[in-house]
Amino acid sequence: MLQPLLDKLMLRSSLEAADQAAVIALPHLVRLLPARDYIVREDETPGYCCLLLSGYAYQHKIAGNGGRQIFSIHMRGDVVDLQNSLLHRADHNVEALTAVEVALIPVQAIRDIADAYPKVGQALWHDTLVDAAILREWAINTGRRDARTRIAHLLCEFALRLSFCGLGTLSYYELPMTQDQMADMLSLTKVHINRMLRLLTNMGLIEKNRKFIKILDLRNLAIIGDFDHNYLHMKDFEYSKRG
Amino acid sequence: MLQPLLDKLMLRSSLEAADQAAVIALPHLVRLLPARDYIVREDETPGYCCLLLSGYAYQHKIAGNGGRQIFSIHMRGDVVDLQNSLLHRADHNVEALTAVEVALIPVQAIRDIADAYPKVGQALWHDTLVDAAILREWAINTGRRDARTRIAHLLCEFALRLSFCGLGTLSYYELPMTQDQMADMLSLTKVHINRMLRLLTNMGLIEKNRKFIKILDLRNLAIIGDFDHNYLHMKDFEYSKRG
DNA sequence: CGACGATTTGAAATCAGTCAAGAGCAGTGG
DNA sequence: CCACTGCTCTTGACTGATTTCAAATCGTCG
Repeated sequence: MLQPLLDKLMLRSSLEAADQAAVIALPHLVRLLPARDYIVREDETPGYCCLLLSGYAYQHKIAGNGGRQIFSIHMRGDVVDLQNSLLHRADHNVEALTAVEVALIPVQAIRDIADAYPKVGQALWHDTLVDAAILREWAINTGRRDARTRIAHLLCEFALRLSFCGLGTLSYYELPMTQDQMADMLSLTKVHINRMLRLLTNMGLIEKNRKFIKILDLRNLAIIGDFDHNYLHMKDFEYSKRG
Repeated sequence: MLQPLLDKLMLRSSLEAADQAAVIALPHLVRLLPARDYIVREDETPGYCCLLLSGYAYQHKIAGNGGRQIFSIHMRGDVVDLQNSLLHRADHNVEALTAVEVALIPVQAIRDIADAYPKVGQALWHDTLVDAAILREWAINTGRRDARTRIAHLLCEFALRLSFCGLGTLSYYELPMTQDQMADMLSLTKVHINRMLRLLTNMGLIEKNRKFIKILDLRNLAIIGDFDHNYLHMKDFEYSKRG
């Protein structure tokens, strides 16, 4: 059941047989949740970390003025809220973007495996560092890039991340969020998202329907989007190998 | 020499005597750097992590259009670039904000201590989780709050963080950055920072000169700034106890 | 078919950016 | 001790990218 987690960790860290066995043996409960269900709410003290087995989830927070900011999108193999293992109180919400299948792993089990198998602890730590690197890139994206650039950048990021974990290709993948949700990732309004997607379409860079996106010209989309995949820290990834 | 690091870790994690001794015994080189010196550059493969013994440093990245985004400010006891220990290539710059005294700790030594003393590894991991929590708050700050709110929020954050580690009080502290640097933290322009600081001053909330700031009314500044200190995860911190 | 949510489009408003110039301040060297 | 230099701060007038508001259309699902 926990194979997706092990696959994810092995993409970036090398673990020995005993480490791998310990990961697979982690105690957990499997749950199915519909889209829009909250997995963790701000100010809760969650007793588990949430591993995504299928579907998509995202982290977000609501500002005092009602504005919502989405911080991250997670996919198969991601532990959406690894921070619960060491921090007691949730400082943001985690919500199911699509219907999801999750494995709930008790936080104490995470701490125990990190004690007993330091390499596993480091692999998990490594994962949180990559999440932080992506978050930094999102910060510069919303902070210092204009709307068109931001969207192009996000579409490039998804192309690489999804193809990296086998959920699509560099030129075609599922984009399971609404324009309203994209707006809250990029700190824009849904109206402006709509206009900019149209613009990219008219430029011949993408084609999009309600659920899927076709990248017609990734190279130029990356240029438009000021995109350099270094921050994703994808070991051995090569652009050209995947279609 | 490494006492500031141990102090920092002990603020949030509990370590036994052996763990503490191992931290203090970490190999390191001490260096003095003037303000504006780069500590790490994007795309380098740094061989060390940088512990701040005194002074301030910040992480930043330059977008393709020339815009700069600052992601974080670090102070005494912070390991500015703990991610170097596990990720090979730097995805951002680290620069001295003021003159700094740093201890350079080889990345291999960080990995070794995390192997041999899992609790120390977890304490370091914990630290990166708090850094990520702060970064999320900065993301919502720049993404979904207006200029006045953003600045007020930042000033509240500094008041708490600096007083927490003994570098000032809740009502008076050193603010060692220029308005230009503040602009790059908050994704605004220096002109607008200037106007909004004046506004907060005129509202009777703060008083500021070139290097220091006096918070006249933290409670209202926090309201104006949509500020809730939960995300700082400061164990046992109480507002009222510190002046 | 009806209903609801998501997308699309247009027009007007606004917050923050841009450009430009002057004032203040600190360090340097004569 | 003062003049010079460079950087930061300050202010005003104008501009513009994005938001806001509003309404129509599209799609999907019961």
